[in-house]
Amino acid sequence: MFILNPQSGTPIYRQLIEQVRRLVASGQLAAGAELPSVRELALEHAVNPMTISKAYTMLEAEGVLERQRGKPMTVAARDRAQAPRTHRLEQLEGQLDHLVLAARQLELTPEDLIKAIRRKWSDK
Amino acid sequence: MFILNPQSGTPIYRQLIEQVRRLVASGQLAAGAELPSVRELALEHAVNPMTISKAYTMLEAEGVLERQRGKPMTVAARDRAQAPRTHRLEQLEGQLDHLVLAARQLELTPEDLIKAIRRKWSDK
Amino acid sequence: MFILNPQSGTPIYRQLIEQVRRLVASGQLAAGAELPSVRELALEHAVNPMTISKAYTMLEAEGVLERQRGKPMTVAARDRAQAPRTHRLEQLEGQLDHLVLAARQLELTPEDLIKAIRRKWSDK
Amino acid sequence: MFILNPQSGTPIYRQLIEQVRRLVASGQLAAGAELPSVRELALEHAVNPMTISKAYTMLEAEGVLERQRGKPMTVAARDRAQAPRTHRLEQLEGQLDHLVLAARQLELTPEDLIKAIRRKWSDK
DNA sequence: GTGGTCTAGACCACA
DNA sequence: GTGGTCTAGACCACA
Repeated sequence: MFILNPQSGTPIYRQLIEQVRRLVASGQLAAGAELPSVRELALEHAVNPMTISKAYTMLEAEGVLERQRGKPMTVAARDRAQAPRTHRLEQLEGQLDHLVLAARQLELTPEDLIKAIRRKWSDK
Repeated sequence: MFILNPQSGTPIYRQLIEQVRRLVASGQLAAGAELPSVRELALEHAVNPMTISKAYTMLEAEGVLERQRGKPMTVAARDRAQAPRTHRLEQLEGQLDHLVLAARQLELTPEDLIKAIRRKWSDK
Repeated sequence: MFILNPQSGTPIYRQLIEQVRRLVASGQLAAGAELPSVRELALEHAVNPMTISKAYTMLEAEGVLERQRGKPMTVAARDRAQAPRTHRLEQLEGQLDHLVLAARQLELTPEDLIKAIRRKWSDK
Repeated sequence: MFILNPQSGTPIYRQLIEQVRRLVASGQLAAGAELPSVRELALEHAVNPMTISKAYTMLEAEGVLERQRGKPMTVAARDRAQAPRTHRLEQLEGQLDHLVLAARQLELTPEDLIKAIRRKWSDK
């Protein structure tokens, strides 16, 4: 369900947060949907439970998830439907800015980027 | 010459390393070219000299820069010309992987990304 | 575990780097072995933590050590076993070249060196 | 006459000092012998004259060389003959200590070192 | 508990 | 003028 990579530069809890946010924004995790338990996820990805727990807690504080005693965490009701396309794109702003800066400094063209993106998209 | 943002999540010295690497790979910093002195850069960006120094030291260890005592650091000879396009693109692999994963999870299309990239490219 | 001498011409962090490299090459520090924490080493040798940290960081960049956040640094997996004798000897090339040059200029004989080495070896 | 390597870790002026000291100790540079001029050496090794000059000045302070106005520097009279073997060996103490420590940490044997030395000796 | 980043500032080595 | 090393100390991020 989630792709967590402890080697990657970005902290594990942050990877998890981002992914939940995105799946919720896209509606793949609909309002009310249940998330895997802390323990489950921790085991599956061989990660410290505290790391998962931290991500869940922050997502709760953010209003993305809801916690009900004794039950699994669920996607909060307020995020009921798929967010509009432009709003979803905004989540990539930072990444895109960084990418374009890097590509320019490498003297690549927009077409280089576009080809690379198409390739990667069809690959997976 | 360099764009350093202390606010951005990534450490300053790492931003500098990345940018030097890219300018060298693209040939904008040619072999033998002198880099600004540690103090100069530190002043210009209101950053501690050690932060700049750390970046330079790591770039030397990596073989991108060369140190001659008492003189400014220079671009190492082995990186003489512009690296081939594919090699330059490789430096963006990680970023591109991450971007595509994020876009998929947001249920965006490749076209959404491409439009965004073209827009950002012409903006700056 | 390590012998650090602040008086010796060579910088402390460099002494540490060399020793770790050698203990790893010889297998005395096996793959996965944990290194003492930065603070521990710093205290033990009455040195600033940043000095130790610098060495660890460079050893990580070099691929000798691995960092897992929140945990002690470990010997990287790729250096799993004792390096072959010839490869270990290569680490002394520079020193040996220098020694032989010096001895020749002093008009000493190889036998002078050999006697001195045997003596020092049994001494310690 | 001298072997100066700007890439080597050790500073150039120090390399020069060591070599002069050794050639004097061995008698290859006898009392009264003239040294090449600063300018000459600097040109020959493509080195800053100040670097050579610094070495000469320190050797003078040390009493190894003598400076006479308008004439080339000469080997001081007090070092008239070849120093006794043990005294010459002492100049290698530091190097030998370091070598033996390194070899031990690499789990090499004295025989490994000795073979390597014999090989290097006959090579050049 | 682990290590990382950064600052301010001293002092050194080299050319 | 160049860069290198080290300290003392603050604050952060992660597990």
